[in-house]
Amino acid sequence: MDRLPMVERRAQLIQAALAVASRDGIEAATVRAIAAEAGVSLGVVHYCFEDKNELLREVGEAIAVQRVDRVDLPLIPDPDARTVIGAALATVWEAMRERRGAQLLSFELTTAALRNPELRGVATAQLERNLLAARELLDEAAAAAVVRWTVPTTLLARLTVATLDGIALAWLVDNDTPAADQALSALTDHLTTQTKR
Amino acid sequence: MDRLPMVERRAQLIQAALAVASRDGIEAATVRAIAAEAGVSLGVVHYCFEDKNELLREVGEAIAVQRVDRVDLPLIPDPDARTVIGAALATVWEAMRERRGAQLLSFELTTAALRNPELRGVATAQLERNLLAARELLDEAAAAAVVRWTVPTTLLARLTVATLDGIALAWLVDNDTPAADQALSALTDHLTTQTKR
DNA sequence: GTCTATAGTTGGATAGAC
DNA sequence: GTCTATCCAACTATAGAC
Repeated sequence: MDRLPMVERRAQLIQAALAVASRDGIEAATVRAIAAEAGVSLGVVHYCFEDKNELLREVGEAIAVQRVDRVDLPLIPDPDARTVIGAALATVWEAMRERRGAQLLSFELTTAALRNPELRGVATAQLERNLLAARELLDEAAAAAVVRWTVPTTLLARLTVATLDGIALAWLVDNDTPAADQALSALTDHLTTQTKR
Repeated sequence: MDRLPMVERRAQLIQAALAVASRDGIEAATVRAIAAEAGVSLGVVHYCFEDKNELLREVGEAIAVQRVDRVDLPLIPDPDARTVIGAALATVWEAMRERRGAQLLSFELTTAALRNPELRGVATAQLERNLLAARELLDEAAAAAVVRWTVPTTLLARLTVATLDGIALAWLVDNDTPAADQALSALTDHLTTQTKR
């Protein structure tokens, strides 16, 4: 682990920061804790990053990349619209539910970014990325089900992202998975009504 | 301002905490900053509250109370379901949009509570309160429009709360009010389809 | 009841030895 | 490039004078 080129050292530290922040919260992700997690000394972090904000910006990047990597739409034999849309949403939701800590961290990063001008870009980049991913997913779903959307997908994408976020937040609070699934099902129903042949 | 009975002193400090946290974020709401905001010395805060967590718990209460007070459903002459539901949601949304800082603080409190066992109750209480308020609002709306819901209101309430939260979060990030209004309109549409005479 | 003073941590950041 | 040592600011919390 010694004498790494800075690029690799940075990557290592970003992963360490992501790990500790997901596990213990953004407040616990101090430079000290991150250095300890990575097994390097305190000074190394300051050597590799301008300051803590730069490191947090990279964490924002990392968490987004980690999520984007793949929304493989499951192949379905007899594709009616509701089934396809439901499967698409279920895939995304499962990915969100799978990593509780990372999901919570995502919310923490957003609120932190909304208060700290130096992190502002993290929040906007995250939202834009999510909106784009949702739009692509909706397009793919419509293509797979051989239907078209009756309203602009940018609008539907925002509704989808917002509802998924809200469902996730409530789920983080009360852990009521059945209720979350039902709410998701309601979103599926609504989206289905926004299609035509 | 001198020699207040403790009950009033506590109320004053809670309001000060709410003010500084709404304005500058939960991280900036240190005991020092709160004392300064209230114009009292540092020791007074520790004299009135067990510790910072107790004060934050009270802030959670205060922000909830501040929101619950009044969801006056506007009276509408010729009540069809969509109009009534839309008006109800618009009222709530307007209240959320009105106080940006408090809305953001609400998210910050939730994430903080999800990481800190001593604050856990703040998140659950907030969610329960919101779900209950949504349920009551939905019931009132149905009564006003002389319709009935075709699915349990507890489910619709969760969907409503989740979607509103998600819309608010996205709006805090990109400030796109028209997009938020459109998403809200989509929620109205969906809820309307869940009614019958 | 209130204030000053201070204890005791913990944070980000840097200097200088190696 | 890395580590130790250290600075300095800010935090929560308490003790003790008034």
